[in-house]
Amino acid sequence: MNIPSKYDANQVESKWYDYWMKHNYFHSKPDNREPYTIVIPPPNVTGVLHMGHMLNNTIQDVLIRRARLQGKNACWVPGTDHASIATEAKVVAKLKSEGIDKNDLSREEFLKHAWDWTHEYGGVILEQLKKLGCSCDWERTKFTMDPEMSESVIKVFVDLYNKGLIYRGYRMVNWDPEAKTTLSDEEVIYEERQGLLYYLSYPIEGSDETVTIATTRPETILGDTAICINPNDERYAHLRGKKAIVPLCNRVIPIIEDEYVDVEFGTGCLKVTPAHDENDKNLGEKHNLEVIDIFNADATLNSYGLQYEGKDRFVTRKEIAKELEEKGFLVKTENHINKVGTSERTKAVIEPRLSDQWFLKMEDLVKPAIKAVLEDEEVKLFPKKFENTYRHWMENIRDWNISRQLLWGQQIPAFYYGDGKEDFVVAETMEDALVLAQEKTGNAELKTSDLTQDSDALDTWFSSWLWPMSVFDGIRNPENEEIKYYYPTNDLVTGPDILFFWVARMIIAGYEYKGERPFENVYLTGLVRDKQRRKMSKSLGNSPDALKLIEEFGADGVRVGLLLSSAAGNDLLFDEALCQQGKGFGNKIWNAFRLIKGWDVDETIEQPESSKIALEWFEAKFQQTLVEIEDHFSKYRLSDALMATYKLIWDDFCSWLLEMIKPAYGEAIDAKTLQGVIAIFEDNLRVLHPFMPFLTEEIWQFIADRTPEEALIVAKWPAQKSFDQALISEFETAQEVISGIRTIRKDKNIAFKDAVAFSVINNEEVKPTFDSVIQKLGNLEAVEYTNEAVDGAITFRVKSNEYFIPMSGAIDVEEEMKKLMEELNYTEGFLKSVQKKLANERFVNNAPEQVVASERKKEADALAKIDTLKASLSSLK
RNA sequence: GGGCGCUUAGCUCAGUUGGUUCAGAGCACCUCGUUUACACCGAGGGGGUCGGGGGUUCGAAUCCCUCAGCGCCCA
Repeated sequence: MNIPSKYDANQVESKWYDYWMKHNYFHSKPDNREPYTIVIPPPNVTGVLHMGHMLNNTIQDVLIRRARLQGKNACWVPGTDHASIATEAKVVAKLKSEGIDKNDLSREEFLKHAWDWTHEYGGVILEQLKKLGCSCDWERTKFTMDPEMSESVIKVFVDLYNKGLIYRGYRMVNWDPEAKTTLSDEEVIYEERQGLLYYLSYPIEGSDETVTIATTRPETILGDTAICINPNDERYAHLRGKKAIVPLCNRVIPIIEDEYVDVEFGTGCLKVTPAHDENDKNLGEKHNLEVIDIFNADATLNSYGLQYEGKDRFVTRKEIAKELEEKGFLVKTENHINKVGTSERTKAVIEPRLSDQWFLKMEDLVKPAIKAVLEDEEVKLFPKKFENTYRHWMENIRDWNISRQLLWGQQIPAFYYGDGKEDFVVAETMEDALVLAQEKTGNAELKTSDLTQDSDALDTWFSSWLWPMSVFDGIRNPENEEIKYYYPTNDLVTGPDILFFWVARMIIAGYEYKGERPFENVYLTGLVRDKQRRKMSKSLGNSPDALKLIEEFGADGVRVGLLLSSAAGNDLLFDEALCQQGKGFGNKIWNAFRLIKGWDVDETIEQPESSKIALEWFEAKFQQTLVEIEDHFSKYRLSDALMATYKLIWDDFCSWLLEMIKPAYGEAIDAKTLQGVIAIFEDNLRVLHPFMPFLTEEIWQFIADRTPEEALIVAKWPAQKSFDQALISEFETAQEVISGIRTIRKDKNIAFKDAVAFSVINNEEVKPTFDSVIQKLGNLEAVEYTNEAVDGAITFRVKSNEYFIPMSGAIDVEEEMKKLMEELNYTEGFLKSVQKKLANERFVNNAPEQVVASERKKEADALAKIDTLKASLSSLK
């Protein structure tokens, strides 16, 4: 078999992905094995793969591949969500570029365009995930607008309505004037903006007096219906019971009193605009004020806007300020920083607006979800610190505005039969609605043509909160085999930015509809940032092209690069150098493989002692590391699990084991050692496979001819066995000895090919287990044991053992003595500190026995070492 | 304004209930090396009074208080 000297990631990766697909390893169906299930956080259909997706999905693939190796029935369900606002915005923009206005289209026509767009671009991101190596069960790919998914959503809406949990309310909502829809509170991002505080004076009716208020939004004076003062504020006591006149529109409004007014802010006197501010609305209701809405849906002014009718709110702000100034109503302006709500999707400044919307009552629904996470730990968050954030949100939850004034999404199944606010029924179909409407009205003559369906669509999250159930058809068919087998799912991997949007709501829905948690563990990844700590985003242009990265470093390299520095829950400062490190690691393994494959076997050679003990040592080391890896995985510390694997392979396997068993140049290896090292290599590949699936499969298949059933992707995770701890610590001593030899060789410029004599005074009574290894790696003539210092030798010490390498030339006695004195000083200082501790009665009496014993051991070791050093010194004199 | 969290080597971070192996890892850095798997390499090395101050304790990176700086969520 010919092994290429260079590893070509791109060619290898597409080859094995095709092979895996061809043999359907990713597909899962219920059987007798233990299920292991992950549902993907569905990316937007509008999305393209970015660094966050790469990190997120790499983690999921690591988990799912590991579960598959562990013999579980691994099922990773992929899919996308319809992202109503984002997609609708894209489609509207595309239509506009083609000269089509959305408003000229019927609902059906628009939806056709949206579906066309989805079919064309919606699958892009899933195809990109394949390049990353994601082993999703593609046969199960779901989309939140698939007919059966939509049906589940509608079914849930009707059910919640019938339970009295969904209601229609006239409320102040977050209005996105660009998308012309409401947003939930979670979709509003508050930003600090530099603005102005305008001081305006309002004439008092029937007098020459004026009253000055401060506002950030002068254009809204046209919607003012009161002035409010604090009843405790003596400055304004004389205004009680009077009326003020709104500038420009000359409306006469009452002056009301309420303690809500902050006497410290502005002038301590507030204008009240109930239609355009949440707090003003509350004041208005309390004081029975008129509500005047001055805006159109796109935030231009309506007929209340006088000559500003049809103009945008921000244009009007400037112009009205000028008019107020000209007419003497503007007293002054001050710079003022205020928090402005903006739309997560369109970035438009949110306009508080009163309108009819659909709400979901959250108060009772959240109770099981709070209990599950914070009391019973049925659902565990990793890292745990997010429980605080979760608690805070859940305990202060507000009703969820689930309606959106959009076409793209599930249309709200409410059917109106009259003009009254309550003249509607809620049903899954028009037919059912008709029956209900006939019952409700008592009018048997009512026809479907008399019914009009609510024009709003549902919030996208109202689809995706059902995701872990609906992908298995668990809403429509709660008793079907798949939902019973796969639900609850095991792990969920997502970003903390959607903890409320999605994770919390899935937990809520899970308990409401299955009476069970939707998943056991939630692993919250960090955000991917650039080196300057900026969040990676399209608008900043600081996000590298994901596919180009894969092309350059290979998917394996990128996966390793992403995981190496992404401690659970910590933000990841992305640097391409990390991918380079990942690629370098792959190269290292590839070359280790080439080395082994390049050896000729000679069946007649006996296995050298050094090789035998080396293999035994590595097996112990492997087992020790396996325990460590398992522990990291159990805590979702994937970067630590990877690092442990990395060091096992690079340091222990490549740097130590291979050097120990490597035959001399041009010589063959014995069969037993080769067989042993290949078995070890295979175990390494098994534990590395979840992280670097392509490279490991490639080497695995090169090692031997494998049937499809024997592919690495479906191999067995190594079993844990007991191991010899003593062997590991004995080798650690051997490593120190070898390191000592290397240092001296380097210091004295002794070429490695020249064998040297070597002897030891074995005060520590170290076992000779690794002598053959020390001899080989140090290129020693032999390891000699002696009781007396060797004359004319360079020395070094490990604990109280003293090692000698005789030098033919002159030894620099002074230099040797200086080195010894330094070691002696250090050791004596150390001894002093230990003895001081042991002389402290309170320490000896209070500290645990174990700790005191260890201090005594340190003392004994130090004393022994000091003896050795002193003996060496006197022998030099 | 309310809540949560962070501050450990040049960088990114580990450090579980205070005490064996507690001051660590990876990268970066410095020195040396064309040893025949790999320079995407090897061998060796330097580097931190654990943000400042105070306290509890025989003992503090770890617990408490306080100050400073930073971040996130919510209003």
